[in-house]
Amino acid sequence: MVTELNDGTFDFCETLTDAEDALAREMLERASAKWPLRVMHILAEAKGPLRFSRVLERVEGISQKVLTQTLRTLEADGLVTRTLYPQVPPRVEYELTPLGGELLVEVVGLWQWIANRLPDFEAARKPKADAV
Amino acid sequence: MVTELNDGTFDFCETLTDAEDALAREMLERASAKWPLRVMHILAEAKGPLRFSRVLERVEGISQKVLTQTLRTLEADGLVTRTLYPQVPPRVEYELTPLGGELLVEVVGLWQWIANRLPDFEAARKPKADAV
DNA sequence: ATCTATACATACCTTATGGTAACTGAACTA
DNA sequence: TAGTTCAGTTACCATAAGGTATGTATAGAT
Repeated sequence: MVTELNDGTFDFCETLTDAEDALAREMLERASAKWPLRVMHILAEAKGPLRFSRVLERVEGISQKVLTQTLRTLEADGLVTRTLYPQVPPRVEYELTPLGGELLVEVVGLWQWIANRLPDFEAARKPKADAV
Repeated sequence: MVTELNDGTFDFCETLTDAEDALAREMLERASAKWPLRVMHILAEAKGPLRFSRVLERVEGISQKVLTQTLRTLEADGLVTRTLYPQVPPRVEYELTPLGGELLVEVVGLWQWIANRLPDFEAARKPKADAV
């Protein structure tokens, strides 16, 4: 995979196989999707383990079914740990892994970059009346 | 919006309104989704305008319907330009805008970061047999 | 008169995603 | 005995996303 911009300053990532390329794209897609990003964000803010119910409360608008799915996927990707304390009623705690934390930093960086250029995006949407 | 990691080194982006925050997240989601990312990538590689059919050929697996939708969305977001040459048969050319190019650089940077850590992600998925 | 090329639009269908609501299990409580 | 808690699971339904196939407009070529 080669990427070059118009000014020719861009060219890397040639050592990846197609499979690796696809996997990286998939992770990017997953990590920047709506629910996973918000869940990881909440877990990062907590600075420690959170019970299922606490996450459910703090991720506004998510249903418990989708939260379960999301957390399981994050766990499978090594971004979150799940710890079951065999009590009654059960206690399950979720926590961001170091890998998850690092990934979140990167994604939030991109999100930040976009936020800084929001005026540009908004400007790009406007020009209806004043065509050149 | 505040984001802090476990080591407390992370805290910014507090000046955004909720609306701006949501918009930035939305752009992030859109930009890192499957088709938009691949289309932008093709357009970046082309280093210039591409006709609709050329894009369709190069974005493997996309249907013409979805490509049309994707390009229109990218255009509405100010990431690509659409130029219609009123010939018969029609000629339409698409090109990355500077804003689109910049965004792609950022997203590809994240994608690169992920690619560099693929071993970590793969390792995170493995540990089934050797639990601690 | 028919065919071709281009960039779509449209109708129709399948799949995926996500939401709601009800159910579970087991111990503790009233 | 019935109710509560927690972390789900399950069944069911609505919406969205995406695929396939076909239609359209127009001018030039055959």
